[in-house]
Amino acid sequence: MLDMKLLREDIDRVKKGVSARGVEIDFDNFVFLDKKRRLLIKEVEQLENKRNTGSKELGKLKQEGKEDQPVKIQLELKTISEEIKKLNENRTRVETELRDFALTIPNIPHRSVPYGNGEDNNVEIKRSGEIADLDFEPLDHVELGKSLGILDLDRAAKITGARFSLYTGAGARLERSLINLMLDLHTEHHGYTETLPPFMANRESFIATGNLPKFEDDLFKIEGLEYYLVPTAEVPVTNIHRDEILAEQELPVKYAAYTPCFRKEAGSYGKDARGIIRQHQFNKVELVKLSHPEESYEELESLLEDSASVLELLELPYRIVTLCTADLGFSSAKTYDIEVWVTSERKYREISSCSNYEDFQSRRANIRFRPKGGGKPRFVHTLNGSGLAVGRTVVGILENYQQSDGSVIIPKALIPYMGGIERIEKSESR
RNA sequence: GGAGGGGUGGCCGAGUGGACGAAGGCGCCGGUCUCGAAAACCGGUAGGGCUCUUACGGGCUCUCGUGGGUUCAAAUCCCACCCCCUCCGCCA
Repeated sequence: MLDMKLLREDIDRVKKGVSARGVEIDFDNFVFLDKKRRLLIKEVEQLENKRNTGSKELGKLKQEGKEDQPVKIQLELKTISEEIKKLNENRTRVETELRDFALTIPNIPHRSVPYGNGEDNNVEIKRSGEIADLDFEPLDHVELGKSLGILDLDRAAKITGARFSLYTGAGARLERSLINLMLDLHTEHHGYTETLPPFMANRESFIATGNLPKFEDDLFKIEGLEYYLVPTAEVPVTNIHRDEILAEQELPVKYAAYTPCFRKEAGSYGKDARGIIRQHQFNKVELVKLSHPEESYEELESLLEDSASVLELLELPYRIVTLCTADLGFSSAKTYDIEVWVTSERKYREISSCSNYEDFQSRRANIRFRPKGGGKPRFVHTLNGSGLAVGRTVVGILENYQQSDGSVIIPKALIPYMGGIERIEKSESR
């Protein structure tokens, strides 16, 4: 959520930021309601003041035992109280409406974000790793997974449905090894605290991160409860410190968390229908930071490095792009995507998204810190990035490390996690 | 699922109708003392909203889990909901 003060005092900046995203929002009603709100507050508080002082005097009179005057005053005060109640109902209505509106306004892009009206305007800032020069026709991860007997999408569809996956044998081991490697890397070398949060979260938590109220259609909701399956660990982990005031010395707070992620992928029918690129359930290791506002953009750069280091370690070719204004997520002020090379498609595909939300989420979540010398609490900046999406990492490994005989070599760094397995070879399919 | 207890400031904890935004302690900040620090002592220290002010800061108002109700007046009484704890039952 944006700062109400900003909306009031510099609405042009908000309008500019929103339109850079290619979003149309009508602010006229907001301006009107905001004025109305302040008028109502003034009115209510004047009456409250009258009631409070009167009430105090009345209390004194009663204690002094003067019973005759009080009755009249009492009646007067009662009338005031009733009026206050009526006005307050109005005020609540207006304030709710204002908040509901404010919750649907996206974040303002950071000034360093390139302007653009679509994916094509994203700016590549780095390319890394060697793309293998194959002297054979590469298979895609589905064919590889099937022939190696490690990925069974047909049976997953039987068990649950489309867009679910079933790993077996070395495939399941691969997925688990990657999770372990990522968590170890980030906790032991990058200073993140490992967390294992709930895989469902309540409505408030989702509002705090900006997933609700706007994106309900993307979430799996638990029937009969106001709980939703998490679409990313960002939701539960960012909410760890909701409604808390941290000490400045604690910043930055850094968490790494593994969770499965559940997404309806509404509106993406037919998109990436093949393979495990786009699933209703996938595993992800997520990095979350709560940062000092003045340091959040440095923190974003180091987050990006932490994230990319997984691909470095696995020796997978990747590139980094800065998302343009139109491609930015709702809550984000700036986002870098890391994309891994997918051999069969001959293109890079998103495997991590690293964002600075500034105080957009922390204002919703009410996460603050107290400045060192004392003084008013300030909102932290929140950041997060995948470190990495595990299923897509498997795609990257299978496709980039495939050999002409159909086997797949395991990246060196991963071998210890694979119990010494150096290569996945064809086996009898069941 | 059954029975009981409880949710108060950054934290712990007292407070059963008016002078309570709230004792006391811890923590934090400032000061005295010290070469310096610790200890001791003295003082300060909740958050939100509206508003005034160039600023320093001030005024009003709301907030004691959340939402309603009673009352001139609610942390305190009543109702509903949420959450936590203890015991019993069931269970990975």
